[in-house]
Amino acid sequence: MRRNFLFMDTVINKVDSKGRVSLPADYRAIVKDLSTEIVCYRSLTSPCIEGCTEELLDKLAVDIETSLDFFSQEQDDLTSIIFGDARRFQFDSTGRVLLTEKLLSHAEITDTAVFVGKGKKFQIWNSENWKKEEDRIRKEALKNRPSLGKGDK
Amino acid sequence: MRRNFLFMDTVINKVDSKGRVSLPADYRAIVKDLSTEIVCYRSLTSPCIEGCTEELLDKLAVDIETSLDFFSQEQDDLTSIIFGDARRFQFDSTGRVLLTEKLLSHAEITDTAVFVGKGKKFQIWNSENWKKEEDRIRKEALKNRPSLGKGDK
DNA sequence: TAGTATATCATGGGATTTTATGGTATGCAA
DNA sequence: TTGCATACCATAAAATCCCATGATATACTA
Repeated sequence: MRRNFLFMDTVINKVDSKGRVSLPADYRAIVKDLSTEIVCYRSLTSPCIEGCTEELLDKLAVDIETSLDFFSQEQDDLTSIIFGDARRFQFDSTGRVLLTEKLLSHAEITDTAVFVGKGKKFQIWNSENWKKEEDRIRKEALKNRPSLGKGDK
Repeated sequence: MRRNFLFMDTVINKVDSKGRVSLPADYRAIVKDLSTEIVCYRSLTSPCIEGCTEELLDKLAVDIETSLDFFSQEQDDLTSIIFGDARRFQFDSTGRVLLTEKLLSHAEITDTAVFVGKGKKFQIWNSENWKKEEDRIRKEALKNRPSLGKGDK
């Protein structure tokens, strides 16, 4: 099994005229042991792209399968929203992926992409949006200390 | 066994005058290791076509068998409605399947088909209907964040 | 320590392959 | 024969691969 399995750091890369972006080398290293692809989808709540390994989605698929009924409306909706939007992105020998118009426009990305590590997943932002978001998060954190809702495990 | 066994993404393809549609390349890649065919049937609950591998139907058959009484009315109905409707669809060397009138009219598809990945299966929609459905689902999801009944890890 | 070689990385551009899709030809059964 | 399913070929657009370059970081050495 892989030791380091956390997407970290914030990296700014260019999106070229074809829509290609280099995946940060660190991110690639995480994935490379298993495959040469990542999964991306539009964030439900923010104007950004979310990315993760297929492994993570696999796990999610199993969770959904085991916790919801095959014919239930919930299973139906949940699978549409997750798998209907997600897509595999193979990265080439130079480490680039070709993002789709759908994803880019959702995140308002034109020529610059900001990769933000989030542990098991990462996000891709337009740089102005990310600046605002980062500000917001840090202010929030100062006001109310984050909590993991412990007490339970 | 195959690693990537999840139907994902939403892709729009044309249905030609003969009723032929290209199965998205990604979908083909999933199936191709095993065979060159998929199984399709009319959705029980929505105006769309559902598709999957035969493997999944196999599993479903087992599930039905074990969770419902052999002589029950439910088992009877369920098996009729699914296996009575399902059919194998071979795809040709260019990756196209020929959908039947029964399926197309159930989904109100004429010249455009929207493939929606749903993990272990996928759906095929008429584009206006899908747009409405997607809207509904995303609104719903924003209101009540989907949950898998976590609390555990 | 300063200077040089080496490796890695991001990025541009062109060549190649894949994919979707239209059309035509062939085989088969009502 | 006619209608329908299957197989085959052709093409344009899009995705992918491959090579080249400049920049940056790392290691090596005098």
